[in-house]
Amino acid sequence: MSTTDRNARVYAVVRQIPEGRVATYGQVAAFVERCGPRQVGTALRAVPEGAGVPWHRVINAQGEISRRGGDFLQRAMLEAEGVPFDERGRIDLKRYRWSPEAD
DNA sequence: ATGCCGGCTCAGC
DNA sequence: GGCTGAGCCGGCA
Repeated sequence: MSTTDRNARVYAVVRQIPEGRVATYGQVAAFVERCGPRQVGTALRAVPEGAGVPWHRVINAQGEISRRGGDFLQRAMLEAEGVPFDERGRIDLKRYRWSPEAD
């Protein structure tokens, strides 16, 4: 499988995340064969803008934003969608984590 | 081919 | 609940 294919799959999964919901790297990775959490990260790093991929809805298993810099943007976008952060800058995964089943 | 570095995660303390 | 260490799968020099 080429990297482009894998990326495409990752994007396809991420696109399923509805507004106001989030998913973890591991969760997304579980949907893509031969793909670990970090691969999701590297894939998202290369998301083409305007591709309609809500990359900002992907966060780490602790409900925090992993991105190195520019986490401001990600946080702002999530808050704009109605995903609140606590004092520690974390999201309540219990409530906002997206599950494919429930959708 | 090798080795090091990730937008991580999970098991143990 | 937080910190640590090891595992993980690919990307890139």
